[in-house]
Amino acid sequence: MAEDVFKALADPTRRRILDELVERDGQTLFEICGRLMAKHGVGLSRQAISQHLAVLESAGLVVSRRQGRYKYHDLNTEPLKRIVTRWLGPDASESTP
Amino acid sequence: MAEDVFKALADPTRRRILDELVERDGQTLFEICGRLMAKHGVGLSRQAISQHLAVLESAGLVVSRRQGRYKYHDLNTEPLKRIVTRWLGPDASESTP
DNA sequence: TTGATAGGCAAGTCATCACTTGCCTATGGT
DNA sequence: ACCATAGGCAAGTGATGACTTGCCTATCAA
Repeated sequence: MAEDVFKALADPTRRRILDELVERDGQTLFEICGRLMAKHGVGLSRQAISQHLAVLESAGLVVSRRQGRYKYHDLNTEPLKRIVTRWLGPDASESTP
Repeated sequence: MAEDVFKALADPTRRRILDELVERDGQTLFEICGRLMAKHGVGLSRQAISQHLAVLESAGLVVSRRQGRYKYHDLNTEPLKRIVTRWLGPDASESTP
């Protein structure tokens, strides 16, 4: 849903998480926590970040793959491309290959 | 602020208002109320819409010009273009003239 | 000048959301 | 088998946000 995408993007911490994943894909929850704390001064609990990741995932902005006891998180920009065309027109989401 | 833009876009009614303005620029508050009601079945009070317009305006997504007792609202897509480049890259907001 | 139209201000309600705390499960190393 | 690591579940709290109601101001037409 586009609804979920907009709600997911409404929170600053979630946008920070997307920033983190754009810079380095496939991070675990603990890695994301560490980097948010170190680079952005975000002092939230592990659960807070976990819940944010859940919101991002159910919006389709993040895809996760489980491997052993680790869960890796990857960014998915497809939903982003779709929502912008709503007011900017179809040219607004093309990426030059 | 990008912060305000994302928060402004988080509400479904506000997105509907943008839809309305993209279709017909320069509407008054009462016009917007009427069209939201007629076309989208939005049954909100005048104040509710007025407050939404205030949010959109302080996010820079809507610009208003007063003329006599009327206040006309125009869409401004510039803030939209800026926020998308954050995760999609600079090509994502170009419009073909 | 009176009345109708277009809009604004302010307080109050109710729901949603972000975040925490405490406990539980599962995988891997030694 | 044990313990540390990686993550999940659920209830509770506090704050933010959407919406309403009531009243007030300003512009225009008769």
